[in-house]
Amino acid sequence: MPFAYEFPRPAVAVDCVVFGLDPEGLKLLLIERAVEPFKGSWALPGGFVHVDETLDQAAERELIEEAGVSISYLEQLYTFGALQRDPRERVISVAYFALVNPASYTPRADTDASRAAWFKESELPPLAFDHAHVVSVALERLRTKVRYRPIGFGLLPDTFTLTSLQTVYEKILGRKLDKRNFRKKILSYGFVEPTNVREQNVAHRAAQLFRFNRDAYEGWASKGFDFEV
Amino acid sequence: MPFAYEFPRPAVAVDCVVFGLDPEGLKLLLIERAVEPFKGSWALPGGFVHVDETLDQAAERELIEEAGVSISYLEQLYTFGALQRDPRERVISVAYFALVNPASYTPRADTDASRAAWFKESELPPLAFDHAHVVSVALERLRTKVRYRPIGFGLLPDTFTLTSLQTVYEKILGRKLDKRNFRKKILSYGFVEPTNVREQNVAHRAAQLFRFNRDAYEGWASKGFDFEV
DNA sequence: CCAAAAGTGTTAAAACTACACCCATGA
DNA sequence: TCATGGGTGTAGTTTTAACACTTTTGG
Repeated sequence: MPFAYEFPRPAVAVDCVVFGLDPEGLKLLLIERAVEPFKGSWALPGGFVHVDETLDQAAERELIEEAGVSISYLEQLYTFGALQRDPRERVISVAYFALVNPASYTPRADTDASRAAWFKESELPPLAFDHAHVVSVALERLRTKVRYRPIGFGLLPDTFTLTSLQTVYEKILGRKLDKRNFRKKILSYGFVEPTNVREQNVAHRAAQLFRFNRDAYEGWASKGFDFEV
Repeated sequence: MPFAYEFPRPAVAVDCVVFGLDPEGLKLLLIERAVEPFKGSWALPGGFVHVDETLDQAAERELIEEAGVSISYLEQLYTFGALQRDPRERVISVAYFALVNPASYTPRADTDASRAAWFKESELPPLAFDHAHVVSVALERLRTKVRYRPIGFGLLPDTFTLTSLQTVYEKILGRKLDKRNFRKKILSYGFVEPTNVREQNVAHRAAQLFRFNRDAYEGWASKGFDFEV
């Protein structure tokens, strides 16, 4: 035990709530724990923060190591500090909120260390630690934030149809939106731009593909305009 | 050094950004540091988290110990984890965001340990550590959140006039609001209720005093309505 | 009676909501 | 030629924004 301090210290971990979207709906990425405590339970990907890495770096590292997914959006969610949230000892967990797009959707194949899988948001298994609580905070953040920040694009490929964008919002918000009103509003902002490419190989009229222009959004938002779905 | 661990651990601190309002405008509560590092500099009230207290408890304890103020609103802000934010060693800081109302405005008199004082938000002295950055995150949160959550009341006494409430919003948002529109909107929500008491000893027509009914707000908000100034 | 802030309605513009049909494509 | 989703406009309603005068009170 070579690392000694004058006062006892909590351990610091990061845990990541990773959202993805597939034809079935909104999904969460979970890891099956290979070690105690909660061995065999499903849990959020995460682990202890190294003393020489930032919190963001720790979150990214754990996502790569444990889940093998790459992330299109990452933000800090909340820091959970209840005394008994880990049965071993005091662990403070900085939770992150992440979105992956379909191209990065496939988690790394099972390894000795961990098994990763996607679960429907409405059909989660029992979770280790206080992770069910962390997930509920993340879902609330997703549903709140998606309405006034353009993060929905993080769940889509680089180019997408307006209908697929609308579906993102419908799955997250849990209600139907009006197609004409949705398109009018999104296009009125000016940062969702048509490419001149259309869908391929669809059994119906091929839709225009669009792209989210982040620079255009930043400029527009910095003038004090508000995005709202 | 009796507390030893297998791997090195960061220290964990809390720091509190405390907002108050007086006739001069929006103020922040700062502490003059009595010890190194940054001895003599102004800093946010805060300190290390004890291993047997939650993060919220640590924030409240530090506010009482260091500043002697009592708080009307407290929420976690963000966790700062840059590697060099403390020159001594790796310290992760969980920042809190707090509001005090005028009755709790007077910080404890100077002590050997610390000196507390209010500073205008626009005229802050140089701050220790990364506290200037923490303050800027807190100000952004205040300005964003005040528009869609009824936290402005945390800066007022239990009963207040509508004009003083409007002033809260004007000071925070930095722009004038229309008196008639403001009053119509606030009263339409139904959770800002008239008391049957009026101001006393004012050199003009005495205004009706109102009260924020938290239960009424909760019920209303749980039906999916949105507060917005 | 003066100064100072309280209190109160209307109108025009903008934003939002609801709603239905024709079009292009591949099977 | 059929099934499937793509794409488009308008009208009624609601919400917001702009705006000025009378009232009450204490000094």
